[in-house]
Amino acid sequence: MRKNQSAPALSLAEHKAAILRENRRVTSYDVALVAGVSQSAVSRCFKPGASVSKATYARVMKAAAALDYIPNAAARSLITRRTNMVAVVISNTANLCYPEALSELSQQFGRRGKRVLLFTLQREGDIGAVLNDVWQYQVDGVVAAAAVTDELVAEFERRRVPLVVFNRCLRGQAVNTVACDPYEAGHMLAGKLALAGHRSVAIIDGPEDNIVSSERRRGAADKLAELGLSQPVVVRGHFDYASGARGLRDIISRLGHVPDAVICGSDVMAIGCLDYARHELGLSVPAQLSVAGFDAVEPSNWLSYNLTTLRQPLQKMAAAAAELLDRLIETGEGEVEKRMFSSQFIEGSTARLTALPSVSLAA
Amino acid sequence: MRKNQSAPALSLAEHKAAILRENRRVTSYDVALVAGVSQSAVSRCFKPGASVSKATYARVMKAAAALDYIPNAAARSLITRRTNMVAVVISNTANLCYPEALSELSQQFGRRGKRVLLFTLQREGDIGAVLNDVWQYQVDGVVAAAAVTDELVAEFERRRVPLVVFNRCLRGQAVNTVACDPYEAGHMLAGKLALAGHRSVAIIDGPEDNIVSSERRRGAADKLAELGLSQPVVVRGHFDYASGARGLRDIISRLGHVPDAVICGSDVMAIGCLDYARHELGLSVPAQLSVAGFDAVEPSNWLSYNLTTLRQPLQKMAAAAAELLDRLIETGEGEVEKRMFSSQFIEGSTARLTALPSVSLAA
DNA sequence: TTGTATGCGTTATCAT
DNA sequence: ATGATAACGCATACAA
Repeated sequence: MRKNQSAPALSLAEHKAAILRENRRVTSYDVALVAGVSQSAVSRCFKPGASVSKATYARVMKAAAALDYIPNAAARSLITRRTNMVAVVISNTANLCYPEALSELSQQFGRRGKRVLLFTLQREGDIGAVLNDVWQYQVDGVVAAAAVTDELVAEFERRRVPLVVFNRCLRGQAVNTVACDPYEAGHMLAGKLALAGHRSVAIIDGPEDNIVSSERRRGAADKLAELGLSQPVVVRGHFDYASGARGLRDIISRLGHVPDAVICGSDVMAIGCLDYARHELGLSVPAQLSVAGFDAVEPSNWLSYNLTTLRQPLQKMAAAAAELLDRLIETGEGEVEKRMFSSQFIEGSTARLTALPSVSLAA
Repeated sequence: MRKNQSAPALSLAEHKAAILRENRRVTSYDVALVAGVSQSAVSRCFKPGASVSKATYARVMKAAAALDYIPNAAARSLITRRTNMVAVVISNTANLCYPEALSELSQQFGRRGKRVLLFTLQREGDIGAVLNDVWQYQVDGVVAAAAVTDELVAEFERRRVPLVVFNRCLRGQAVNTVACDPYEAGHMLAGKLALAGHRSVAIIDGPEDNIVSSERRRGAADKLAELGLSQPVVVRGHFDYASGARGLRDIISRLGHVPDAVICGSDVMAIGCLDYARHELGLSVPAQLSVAGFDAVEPSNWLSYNLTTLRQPLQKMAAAAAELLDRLIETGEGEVEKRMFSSQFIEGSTARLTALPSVSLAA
């Protein structure tokens, strides 16, 4: 099988020279030759918990070190059917939480001996296209921080690739999920604002294809409806700072006046809205206008903002996603599991949360 | 070689059932069997620019689609010696630029048919440890956004793995580099501040092991020395918001008074410093204190800050890094190349940049 | 415990 | 243009 087995008693130096000359990689055969054992013995030495004698182990390791041998994960995966790679599919416009989530996922998987293969999306709708790449790489599992259609879920099942959908809860969809309920968050926030007497509430929504922001909007709108209040004006944003300013401008032009409160689909938009209100319109926040966001990204608690917002327990969520996917991979999955987290309300100081004396709470 | 070649005339449905039953993956052999061609023909159909007749191509593709066949990248890489994966090693504390750079790198490599395998570091010093993992995965190349010692550079050469060091320029080190000169940036910033008459200048440095911030500090300190000004007070920070506030506090306690200007090793620290000065100390910026940072991260140009800072052309840098690494991979490297970018000064409004009438410029 | 032999799924070489 | 066959580097069943 191997031509250079014709030289079984090569010295270490000769051997290294030969490898270099033939421009080969260092393989377990090379190590075996130098150590004077069989290739399978070498293989066993690199498999934790295999049965090898102390003596051979030592000789193999010495030879391996001398040759700079490292097992080839590609070859290994061919036979073990494990690549120890996990795909993370994420849209970079998602918003500021994206880096934090990604970093945490990377850490968590690292602890479990798996590495993250990154697939970034320009728009969430592109997910179908990148999945064709995902299959090729034979990843052990996928964390998708993007909306996954039912057809795509079916494809994951056909291919037997474990999937965890991150923070993109499609109600009623039978797929493993880790998420922070956006509907509930919107509902809660609208409730707090309504309770404080805000009547003219407007919403800056996120991108069209983003289910997180649209669920937040739905939750807020539903809560207002439940309370018998009028439906909010909704304008579209794109999760960025500029969208916050433009959103507020659009709202005012639609209403003809400044609203009581603006609910923004993300903190960055809330900050944009806030800055525009304060610095461009000269409004006093929260006296003349309440502004609130979602996510509790880092800048939201900077002294200049101290934003009223809802914190997603991103670290816990990432840990849960990693743990869940890891289990699916190791045990060959079982029931569909959904781990829902709740947002934590951060009071901040950009929204008035108590009723004004002069305002009657009865709608 | 294959047992189930004993049934050469299987129908499609039978075939799919057999694969499922035997719990095998769909391979090019399966497609060949269904399409009625040889396995090599199938392989060629998936290699762009191979010589296949229209007719066989069509039959193969039809069979492949029917079987949900996707080539196995691990098996392919075994023989082509290409994984089409690139490792990106990055420390997550690096600062806010990290997500932007990572996202851009991912996009750039994606366009070149390569995917990013992510290796995150807790501290930059951990790079040696993760590299042992990197070798296993047989990545085609590495982008390291961390300081790489000479020994590690040597190991890259021994293993013939192309390396591009990103934004971590070790002077005189013979390694491919894409970076924005931090020394020059510090030098420039200190010059501008000195020109405006700032005399008591302090610096909030970055983490101990971060060469970017220390070079910025060196550049600034050297410039002050060149101008015959007294050396700056230097305190340590960790690139985070809290470090900015703590840094300013430390500076004031060391000096016994508020300095004329604070140069912060990163924008986030500058923002922390700024907020602390304005909101906690009640200082007027830039009238009583000038604050400047580096990087021009997104929040730096928010209306509440409008920070005086230096922009790194991160997108161009990421594009350059991807292009350089790609070339090293494709052509089997050549000369060591260093692509240095310059920072662009962003005037902002947090530093006074013109001399006060009452201050003499002669030191 | 150790070695032999085989297969993982592909690409590449060489005839035809 | 197509098909047979030999690698690629490793893990594993089995025999010893």
